Amino acid sequence: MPRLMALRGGPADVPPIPRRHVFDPPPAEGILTGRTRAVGREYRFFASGAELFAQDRSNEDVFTLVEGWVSLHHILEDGRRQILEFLLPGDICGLVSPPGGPAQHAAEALTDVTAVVIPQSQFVSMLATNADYAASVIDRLSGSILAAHESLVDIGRRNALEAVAHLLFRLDRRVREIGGAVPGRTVDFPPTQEQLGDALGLSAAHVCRTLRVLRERGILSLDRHGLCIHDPDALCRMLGQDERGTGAAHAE
Amino acid sequence: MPRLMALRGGPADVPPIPRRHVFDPPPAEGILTGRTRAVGREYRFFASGAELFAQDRSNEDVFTLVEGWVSLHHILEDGRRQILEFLLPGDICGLVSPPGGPAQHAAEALTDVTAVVIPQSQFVSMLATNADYAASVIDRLSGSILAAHESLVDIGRRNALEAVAHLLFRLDRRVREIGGAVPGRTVDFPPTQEQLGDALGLSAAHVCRTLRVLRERGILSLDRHGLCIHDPDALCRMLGQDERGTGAAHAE
DNA sequence: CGACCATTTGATTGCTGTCAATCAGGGTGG
DNA sequence: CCACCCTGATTGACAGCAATCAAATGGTCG
Repeated sequence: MPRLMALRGGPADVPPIPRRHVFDPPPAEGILTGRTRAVGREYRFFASGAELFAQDRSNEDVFTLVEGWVSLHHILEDGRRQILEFLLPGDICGLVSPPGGPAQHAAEALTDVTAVVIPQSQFVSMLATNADYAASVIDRLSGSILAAHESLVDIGRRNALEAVAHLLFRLDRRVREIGGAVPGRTVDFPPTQEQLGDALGLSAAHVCRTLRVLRERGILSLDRHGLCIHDPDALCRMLGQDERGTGAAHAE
Repeated sequence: MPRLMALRGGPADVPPIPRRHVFDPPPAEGILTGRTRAVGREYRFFASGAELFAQDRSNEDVFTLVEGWVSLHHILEDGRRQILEFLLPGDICGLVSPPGGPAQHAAEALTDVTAVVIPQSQFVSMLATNADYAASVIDRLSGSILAAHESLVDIGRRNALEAVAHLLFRLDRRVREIGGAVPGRTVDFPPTQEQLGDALGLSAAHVCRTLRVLRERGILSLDRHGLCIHDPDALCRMLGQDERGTGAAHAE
């Protein structure tokens, strides 16, 4: 039986092992174009900027990301936006909403996205008949809770410099977990500064100023080519807590 | 089979039906003192201020609250504290942590607390053998995610007045769901202003200033005797989103 | 080339934190 | 019963971080 509550990061001395078999491992790349079907599963394609599902509208599907980045966000009536979570391949969304009721948040593709789509009703049946699925889903939800809690600390009790540093640290770690990239190597990083700000309760202007500081200190570089963390130790030191070991733990 | 993903609040036109049978309904009040055992379950008592489990230390137990308030919080090295969630009877904690690894947050009793305690290992076995438990746990976790997301919006994109109003609104609703209290009636409200501030990323001083505004507007009263929302509509209007119907939906 | 988006930067405003002092209520011990 | 103390609430003065507004830059795409 799968380990319960596996962490996205895991303890410092244990190499993180992402749990991603909610619905089979992602298929080999390149064979998916547009919308296809395989083994009774529907793969759906979303262009960058498209919505997987909308806020305040009913959503009947559960999505498992295969490729690309997605943002979960909530928008207030006056336009203020809060990004609740960045989703990467293996993550699921569409589950935490009242079935039949309006979704509390929207899911938007930040890049071109491929996802496995399953009706919520079918999802529920699978939970009832397959304990392994249930444990896997509980893993995923626990991961979402931990991510949300980290964001709460970032937004509520860290200043802009610490918050941006921590968010980039977390996202870099997750991307490398999934892609198996080498620490210190540049990773693909689609979010704009405005999206980073929306995730941290900051303005895009201040995210820009904050990134400048991080660059000037030689800690990282971030541009359209990607994110590269040059000095993970210095970055961790400004987080106000222990995060060591997760940055360089899984070298080749 | 239980409904999946039942919301704590539920849609506006559906009376909220709290899902609380993760581990049986709470027993009748008054029969629990100190530590007892019943039907193979351990009920444990915590005095106000005691920790159910500590941050950065291993925790092997899952707690289901029977009576009292608990805060989940994360503390940074320099003492800054972020309350991640207020837990009420029926809520579970101790689940979202790496088994064997250090807990990412602490759980502290805000009042005298009674909880059902179950080892994580036993919890996992129950998930594997009982689909109903799994669905119930998924419900609970979904509720925690929604609560965290609401807090993210409060802290990230609302000002102090809106954030305090929304937090009090949510907590009042939850308390009344559990206790079946009448809308407009004063409910017991243990959190201090400092704890409210720690939940919203605000200082206690500013929470105090904010509460004064809410009181001066005749929207609510809050003191050691409890919380009473006099004007739910006015309160909702300052939230920047649709929350109507949940305030007066379940009259006697 | 022109439009557009994202980034960058500066000047100013303002919300909220910090610090400090005071007040109020409850509990304890004499 | 009262003095004392401790916690939490309250209020004011001041400082600071980040928002807002605005303008300029640069890269991409049609």
